[in-house]
Amino acid sequence: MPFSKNARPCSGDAMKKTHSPAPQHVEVASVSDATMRRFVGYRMKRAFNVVQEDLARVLKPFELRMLTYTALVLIVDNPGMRQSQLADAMDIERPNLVVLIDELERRELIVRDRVPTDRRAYALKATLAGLRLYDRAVAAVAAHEARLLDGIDQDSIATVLAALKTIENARQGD
Amino acid sequence: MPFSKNARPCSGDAMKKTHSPAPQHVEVASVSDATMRRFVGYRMKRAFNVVQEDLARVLKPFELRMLTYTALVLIVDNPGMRQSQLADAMDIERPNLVVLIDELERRELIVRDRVPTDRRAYALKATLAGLRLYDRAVAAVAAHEARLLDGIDQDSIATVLAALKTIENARQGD
DNA sequence: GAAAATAGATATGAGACATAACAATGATTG
DNA sequence: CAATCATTGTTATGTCTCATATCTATTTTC
Repeated sequence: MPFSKNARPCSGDAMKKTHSPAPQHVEVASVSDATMRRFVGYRMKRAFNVVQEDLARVLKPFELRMLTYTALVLIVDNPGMRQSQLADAMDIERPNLVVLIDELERRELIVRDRVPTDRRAYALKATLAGLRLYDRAVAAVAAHEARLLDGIDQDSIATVLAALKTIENARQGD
Repeated sequence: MPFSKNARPCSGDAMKKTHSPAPQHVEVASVSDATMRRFVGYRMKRAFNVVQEDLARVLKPFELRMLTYTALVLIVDNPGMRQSQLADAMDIERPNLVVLIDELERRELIVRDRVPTDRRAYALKATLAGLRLYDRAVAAVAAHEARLLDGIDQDSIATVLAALKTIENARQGD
């Protein structure tokens, strides 16, 4: 799993790096990502890739991907929700949600009930099978998370969460 | 920009949540992502989406994407590097790197020099234009990072970096 | 020197996104 | 009430990031 997928930035300050006069023919022994490493975003990307990778592995036995997992959780937690609400919550476009819902419905994990007061909309609800899968998947994901965070004390986690929230709220012009 | 793209997991512990007996026809007023919110990975995803979004915006004026930016930085920092080394460093497959390098070469930001000792390989080097773009882009990204992290004290950042490193190293069976 | 490994490239496909356009329905408003 | 406008879900389509399989040229190894 790539880490530069979205990867991240580099170093300090345009860095007065004296681009050393290339000495003819240099064989690069080990690649330096020192410039990139200086950026928090780059570290975030690398760490997040590990999380993603591990999560995908954890969800695989349930035949869930991150998107279908997220959709299932949100539907279980918000029974009766409409597709457009779910798309909003997941921050994806409605067209893309349709195929996710199709998949969950085909597997009979959720149903599309008609909303009586609005015949355009569907009320999404989990089936019993959906609830059962939810329970198992959420437990597995909790274990995955505990495993990844093992070795990080609770204070640090609190600090990380606060920092993440600050970053999330730093979103501008959105 | 979606956050559930890779999104993330939920709550506590399979949660003894008494799936409340669906009261006929509930209109979901506001969507709860409480279960998801309990997971650090989910928060990471949301925060990282903001970073990605902002970074993409910052790189746009330079006509760089995250991948081309990362490649350029690594080539500038590691002159003479081979494509396979770069692919390794970026954690992407060689075929995918080819098109990135093609793009940077077409824009005359880098060159593919032949390695005299191995006629299969290319030694990647930045051109003067590449170096100049590197300087400007790195400066812009540094500013973007400072903006996003504004309000987070240095101690917290250190804690976050340590935590991210722990997570990155938690990668198993890899 | 023949077989195996490696560097780069090509072709192709999957997954996660976005946009445009449409039908059905609902809401507004003249 | 009728005409317009907005919304819900959908289809079609395209982009970007990733992966795999396969190919050619070249080492490297035996």
